[in-house]
Amino acid sequence: MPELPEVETVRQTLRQLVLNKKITDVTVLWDNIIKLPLEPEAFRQELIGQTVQEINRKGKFLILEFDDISMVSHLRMEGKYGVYPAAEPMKKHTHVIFQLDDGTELRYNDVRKFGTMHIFKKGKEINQKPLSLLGPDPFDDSFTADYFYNRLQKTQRTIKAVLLDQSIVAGLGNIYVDETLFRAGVHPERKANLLSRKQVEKVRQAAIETIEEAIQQGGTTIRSYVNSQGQIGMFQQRLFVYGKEEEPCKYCGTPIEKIKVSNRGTHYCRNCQQ
DNA sequence: ATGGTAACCTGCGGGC
DNA sequence: TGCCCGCAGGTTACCA
Repeated sequence: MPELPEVETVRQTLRQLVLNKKITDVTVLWDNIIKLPLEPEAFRQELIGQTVQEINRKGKFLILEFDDISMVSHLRMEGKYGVYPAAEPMKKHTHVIFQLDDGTELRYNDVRKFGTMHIFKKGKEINQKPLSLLGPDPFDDSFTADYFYNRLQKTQRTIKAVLLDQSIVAGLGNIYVDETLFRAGVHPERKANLLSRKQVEKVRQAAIETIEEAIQQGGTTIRSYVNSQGQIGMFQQRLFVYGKEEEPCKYCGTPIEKIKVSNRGTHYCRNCQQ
């Protein structure tokens, strides 16, 4: 489900709900979500007694910072966090429960069970997988025109494949890649190394602008995304191509087309994007 | 180096 | 109504 803007919105809402609360117990109902430590019981023991100090984000990962440890959490397609009174009945797809010291519970819900959680000693998470594999976020100072152009020069993959590659720029997924390329006027199947310096800069600016605008709108809700307070996003009102196949392009009226690129459903305007 | 495919899972909508 | 297929906001492993 979530790409950078949705994860950022979750971060902001979740922060209000759990900051300074202490974990008194943890229940893991689906073991495969826990990646580190390998044993769910060890994961539980690491967390008991820890207080939430801060919640950060890098790319599509949430980073829950405790006293001595950090928990790195990826929501993949359908993961959601919510805070509920302990007495509230469990939903169907709740897989990890963090009991808090004020009588509430932080619950992780994930229909497809794709999400992941890793625990590291505090401060070590940034140098280890999975965070160590990430490139800069789009609005980071290090995502410069030179950096991006040089990375694109090194590959013959399509620009869509490159924008989906989290090691080059972190946080864009299928929706924001399609929207970015529309705004930049670049065809998703163009080879990255054949784009002009000017086009690369247009793509970079479009990525930054799209992601920042989407954060401001609280993310995009297509099917199921809600933040940690159960609210939907508003950016779907500003989509130009994603999910718009056969609808007229908002700029030129040409029907939006849907093709496969990099094995992902890809939406674009054949007139506006060359 | 890159592309295709399957895998990890569940649910939904369309076609028959 | 029921069944089968393809599809879904992600990522990784493996095989051409």
